[in-house]
Amino acid sequence: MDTLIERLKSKLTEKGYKLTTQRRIILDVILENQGNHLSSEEIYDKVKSKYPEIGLATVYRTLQLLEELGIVYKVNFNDGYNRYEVSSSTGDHRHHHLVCLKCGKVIEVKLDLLENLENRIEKESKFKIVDHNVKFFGYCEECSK
Amino acid sequence: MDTLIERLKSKLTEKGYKLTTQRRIILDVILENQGNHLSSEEIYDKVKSKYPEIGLATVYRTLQLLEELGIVYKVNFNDGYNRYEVSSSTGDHRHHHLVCLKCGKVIEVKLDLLENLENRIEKESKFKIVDHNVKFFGYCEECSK
DNA sequence: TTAATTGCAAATGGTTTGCAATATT
DNA sequence: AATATTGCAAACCATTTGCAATTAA
Repeated sequence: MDTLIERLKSKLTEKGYKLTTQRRIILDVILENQGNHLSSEEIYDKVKSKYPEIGLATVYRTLQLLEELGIVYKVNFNDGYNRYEVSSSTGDHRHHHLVCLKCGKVIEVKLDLLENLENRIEKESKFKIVDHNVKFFGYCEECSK
Repeated sequence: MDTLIERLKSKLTEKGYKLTTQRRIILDVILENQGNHLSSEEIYDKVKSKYPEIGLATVYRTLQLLEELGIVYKVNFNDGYNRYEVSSSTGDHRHHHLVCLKCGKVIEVKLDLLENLENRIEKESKFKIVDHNVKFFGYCEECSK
């Protein structure tokens, strides 16, 4: 059984919210596209093919809700869209993004060398870190040729 | 003499653009507020008090131009505004942002422990890095009490 | 002189909101 | 049955654009 849907279900009832078909399908679409950083409208399009009656507003409202519940998190590539990604409960979304300045491609890198940095910042600035967002800008292999 | 205005001047003439009063004043305002990450409209308001005839569109156009010329760079705090900061020519805008999830305060940290990470990414992924953008989310000293 | 720039007002486009109808608990 | 949720259309709001008037080179 899909754990994330379970998690959605319990978080919703916990707060007196309801589990609707629309909410289920929106989460399904995000799950099926993990790592693709879909924008709100891309999610809308994909949901629409499974459930054509859905309204755009429902998608926006659901994405906000999923973020509020900690099921999903927002990724910003400065391209004018809100993008969403599953935020795994195990805290392993510690990956970084390489954004190509020429073709716009986004590559993911999973390295976790940031812990030293976090520790040092926490010590020096008395700031309690709970998440980070790291983007590197440059040129991908093809574009740097 | 202010080096940055000189830099603006030469970059403009180099590309056949003109140095107008409006452009000068907009850069002045950004310079006077270094480290404050002013949004486009905050910049507009401050410019307006020095030059009331200015139009909002001119501010937006100038900010785009300054970014294109590499004089200024965009900072995104996911709050719906474009924010701008002077990009020093010496490449020392290698600072990170600590964004407090409770009060929204943004603290700057100047540490440069990211070079190892950049080197490793460049090696492993064949991606040529030219800049980075790092944000840590958490709770500032007051809010974590 | 002449090409770039400005200010204004209107347009754009992603996101949000009000509301009556509908679905979940 | 009671309340949350939906879909639609209209509103929002930061940013962009068209254009005639103005200004720097």
